[in-house]
Amino acid sequence: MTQIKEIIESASQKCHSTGARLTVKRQTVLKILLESKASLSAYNIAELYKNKTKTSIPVMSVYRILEFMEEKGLVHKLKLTNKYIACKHINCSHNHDSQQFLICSKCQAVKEVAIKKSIMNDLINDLKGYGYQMIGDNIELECICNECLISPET
Amino acid sequence: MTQIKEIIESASQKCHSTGARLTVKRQTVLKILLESKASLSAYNIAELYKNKTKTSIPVMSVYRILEFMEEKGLVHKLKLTNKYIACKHINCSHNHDSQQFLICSKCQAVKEVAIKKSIMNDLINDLKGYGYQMIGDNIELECICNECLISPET
DNA sequence: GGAGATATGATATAACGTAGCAACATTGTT
DNA sequence: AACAATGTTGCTACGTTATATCATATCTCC
Repeated sequence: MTQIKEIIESASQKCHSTGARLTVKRQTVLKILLESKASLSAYNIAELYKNKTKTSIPVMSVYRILEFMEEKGLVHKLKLTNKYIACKHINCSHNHDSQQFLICSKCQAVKEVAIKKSIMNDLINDLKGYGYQMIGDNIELECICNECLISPET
Repeated sequence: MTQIKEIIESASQKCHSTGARLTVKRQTVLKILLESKASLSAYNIAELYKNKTKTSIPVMSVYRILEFMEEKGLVHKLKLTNKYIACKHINCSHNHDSQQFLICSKCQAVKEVAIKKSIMNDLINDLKGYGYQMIGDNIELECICNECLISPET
């Protein structure tokens, strides 16, 4: 998949358009996230970075890079697991405000989806009765993916 | 509200019925959670415990006590915020498997609710198309409560 | 090539959480 | 009352996740 290159390029342009830079280190971190099936912690990323580039990166730098990329909409932080994923829509042009995340508790794979608008509306309406309003439409759901459901591996 | 006493009594009985004990320390931790409007971290609890009893408790003991009480269905752990709340149904007799949690991002207050069965079913069905299945019916939602919505305080 | 802004490194520290073993308390039995 | 068995708590060490701050390096633009 040379598709990753295209995504990086797209991400780079997105940054430039707001006066920011997608430096080599940032690109490398993004690449690591794009290549990973599972969501990764900052510490995971620092280790993979070392394996990949044979140079080490302080975890603090990884945090800063992740923070930067989250601001630019390139990555998502999953609060349920304290892990990060690359946004699946970096090279799409349309808006993706309303995203939900299906997180496999077993393999940490994450599916970024858009739950049916009608269901979301029903949900939001239901919550109104309780005196609470959702912030954004972002929901993280603890799931198991079909692969893990089938395979008996550890 | 002497209602807390009744809840503690109810919790104590629940433990006894399974051969476990709700010791004084466990009762104190439960009481702290019952008296708090906001959800609390284990470290929060350890500090409140010290204030309340003038004796300190190791955080590790708090973790163990919370783990014990979670097993007994007396408290819930919120994965979104790494905080704990007392279950709102300790002195109810009926089953409360399907609970959702509305968490105020500002004041950490938590509302434990049961989202309409029909909405949950719609949601579960929608997810099937993505190759992911929800684990349990427990959802944690990032919200803002009406109080915080109105008040301009920090 | 130098000023100013941006990015990264280094260090310290805090918050969150688990594991393992030792010490103490409670219960039930004799 | 003594004892063993079990359950509970304390203590120590360690690992993970995360933030803050100050110093250094790099880039951009004039």
